[in-house]
Amino acid sequence: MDINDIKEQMEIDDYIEDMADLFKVLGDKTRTKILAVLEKQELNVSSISEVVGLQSSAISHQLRVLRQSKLIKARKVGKEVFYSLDDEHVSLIFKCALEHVKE
Amino acid sequence: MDINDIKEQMEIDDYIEDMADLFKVLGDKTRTKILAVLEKQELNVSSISEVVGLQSSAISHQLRVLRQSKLIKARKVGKEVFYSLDDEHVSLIFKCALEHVKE
DNA sequence: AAAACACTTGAATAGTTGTTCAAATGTTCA
DNA sequence: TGAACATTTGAACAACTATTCAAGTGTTTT
Repeated sequence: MDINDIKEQMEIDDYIEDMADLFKVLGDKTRTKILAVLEKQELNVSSISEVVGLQSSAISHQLRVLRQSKLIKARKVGKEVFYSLDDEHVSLIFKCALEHVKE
Repeated sequence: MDINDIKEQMEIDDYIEDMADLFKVLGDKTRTKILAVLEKQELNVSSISEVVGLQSSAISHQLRVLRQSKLIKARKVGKEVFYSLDDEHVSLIFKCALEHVKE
C-alpha cells in the first residue's frame, strides 16, 4: 500500500461520521429528487414542489435539511426563493453512485 | 448544455430511487465504519465487531444490509466468515464525499 | 456425542424521520 | 390598509430503523 493511500485512508477515518451524515441527507428519495432537478436549473419552492409532487411545506422542510448540509443555496427574489446547488461534489457523488446502481 | 450531459442527466432521473436507496445504506455510522475498515483489509465478523465496538449480532445485521446492496462479499472459512468490499465504487464515492465534508 | 466457538436470525424496543395540517412570516399589489 | 401569494415553522402522527437479547444453525475439537 502506498504512503499516500494510507494518509488518505486515515483522513477517511477522521471524517467517517461526517460522511455518514452526508449520506444520510442524500439517502432520501425526496431530497435526491430535489438535488437532481436543481442540477439542471435553479428553481423556486413552488416549482420544486410541483416537479417532486409534494406540498411546498414538505419541500421547505427538506430544503432546510439540504441547506444545513451546504448542498444547496438560496436566493430571494421578492416573494419567491430560488434554490440551486451549492456544491460541485454532488454531481460527482451522483456520478459514482450511478455507476454502482446501474450494475 | 452538451448532448452527453443531457443524456447523463436523464440516466440519473431513471436511477434516482436506486441512488437514494444506496445512500440510505451508506448513511449509517455503523455501516460506514464497517466499509471503511473493510477498505483496508478483509476481516471476519468478530474482528469487525471489535473494531466497530458493537456486539457481533448488531454487526451481522448490518453486514446483511451491506451484502444485499452488493457492497460487500462474504467468504466462509470454517466457523468464520470473512467479509471484504465487493465494489470499487465505494472507494470513489467515499473520496467524493470526503471532499465535501472536509470543507 | 458433547462442548466450544462463530455467526445468524427473529422479536422487542427505543429512537429517529418524513409528511401533513394549521398557523405564522414576509412580500407584492390593488 | 387589506387581500393575495410564496415560503417557513411547529406540532402531531405514522412509518421506519438500529440495537439488544435470546435462541438457533453450523462447524470444529476433544
